[in-house]
Amino acid sequence: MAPRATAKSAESTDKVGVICRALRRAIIEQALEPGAKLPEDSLGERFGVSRTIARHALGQLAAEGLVELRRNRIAVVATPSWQEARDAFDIRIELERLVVRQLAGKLTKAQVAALNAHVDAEDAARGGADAVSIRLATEFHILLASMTNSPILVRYVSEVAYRCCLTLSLYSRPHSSECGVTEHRAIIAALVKGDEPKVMGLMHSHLDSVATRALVAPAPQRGRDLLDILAPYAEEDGAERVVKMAKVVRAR
Amino acid sequence: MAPRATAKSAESTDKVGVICRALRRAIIEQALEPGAKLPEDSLGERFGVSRTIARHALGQLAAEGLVELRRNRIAVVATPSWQEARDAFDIRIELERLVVRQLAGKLTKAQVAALNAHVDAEDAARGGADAVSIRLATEFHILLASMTNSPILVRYVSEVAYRCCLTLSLYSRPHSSECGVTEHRAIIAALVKGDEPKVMGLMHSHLDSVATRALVAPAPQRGRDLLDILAPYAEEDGAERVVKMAKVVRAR
DNA sequence: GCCTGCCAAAGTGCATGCAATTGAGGCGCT
DNA sequence: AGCGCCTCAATTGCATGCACTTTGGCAGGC
Repeated sequence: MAPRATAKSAESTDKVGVICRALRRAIIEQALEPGAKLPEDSLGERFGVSRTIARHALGQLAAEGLVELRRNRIAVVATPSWQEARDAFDIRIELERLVVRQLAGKLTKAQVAALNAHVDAEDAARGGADAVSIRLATEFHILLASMTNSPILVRYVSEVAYRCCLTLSLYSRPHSSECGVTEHRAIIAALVKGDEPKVMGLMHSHLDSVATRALVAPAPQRGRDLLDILAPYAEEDGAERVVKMAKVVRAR
Repeated sequence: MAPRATAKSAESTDKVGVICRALRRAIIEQALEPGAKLPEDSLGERFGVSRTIARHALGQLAAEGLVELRRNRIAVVATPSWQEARDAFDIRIELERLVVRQLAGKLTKAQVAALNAHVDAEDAARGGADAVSIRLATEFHILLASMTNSPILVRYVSEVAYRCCLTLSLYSRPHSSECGVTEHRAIIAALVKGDEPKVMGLMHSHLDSVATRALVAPAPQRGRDLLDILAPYAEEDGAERVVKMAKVVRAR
């Protein structure tokens, strides 16, 4: 089912897609912090491809706003300003309200099950690594968006969610990002009940609280070596897509 | 003066950016219809660059949803399904409501002047080529978005506006796309007055009417030779860019 | 006459090579 | 010691080359 016939724009080119996904995950899990350098050769070497491909991947990620490309300079993970972060959250709120509006009362049993399974995974991950919690929380929203069957909406929600996630690295204090498993469950419940205004309100306040909890203070961190960081992301592991990830918790 | 401070993500790489802009314009003016083939060599030859660059540009445009990239196949201008078109308009409505909400009552005199000037241009173009009218109408919305000074919002509105423009080629009949100069003027007026609810309503109904006027019937057209079509777009011509227009502005 | 299978031409996927630019460290001058 | 210049390694920008895939046309068989 749901054969995502929609060829994921450029991404299907495989090698490029692999690198994009890996980097996205590394960024979302805050293994790559904002400002981290991404030299083309290192990337190529790490993923076993030529600079051409690494370069292309960086181009894609730059188009998504996850990395910054300055001419003749090494690419770096994007460092959104505080204002940009705020803007991103504003846009995200509108988009996700659109998502739940389209979804309210229209979820199939299978979809509800998938959502619950995902939240269960989030719950299970609470003891484990912070990075995993954050990733799962973000992926919950993407999973939700993917249920609208609107590729464009999925793309935009994903992008903006990643960007928001990126800002968490910058402006949020370590453990303040408990993206409320409870709130996710409440949203699912309201969606099932089909109470459109309520679910829109819930989503709004959920994201708003995440935003305000997150956007408090700068928390500078420097670090480490790119190659080491990327090691665990180098091979395209089993966790195919968001939907599947729900079941693999992979705490560490 | 050259250094366009806004490092437009990947686009600033010049050569790639030139091709992207040219193709976007060709698409928006319906010189390149949905489904038109875009072979890397022809593109490279036409713009005087190697396939590598043309390829990279196609990647960027694919990320924006303007072209479709199938593995080992010639890239083509995207052909959104009717449903995708509808989705795009829905998203666009939400985003542009956000724009005017942020802008209501906050426009500077210079900004208002710029908007009026643009609408005047739209008016003047009504006698001329259809393509120009369509482009100007779209650029009005982008100009508006650029006044929010939120790069992310600008990017998304631009993208989705281009996509909507693309669907007009497919599903709209020849002259049904008079994007209402009158409506644009009304929006400006309401923005100046600062009547937030009203301007949001205006924008909503404006876009909604464009959408319903547009999404009626398929209008197949086939066509011509790529190289001929692209000829007038090959050189980065005088008609500056939307982004430049925004420069007059500055709020927040 | 129409369908089928094969082959050349066209086009993409990717790596490599070379020129140009950057930035960092060393050296001399004050 | 501090400051500026200069040189060189690191890195990007881009083109070209080769292998592989698709395409479309042609020939031969049904």
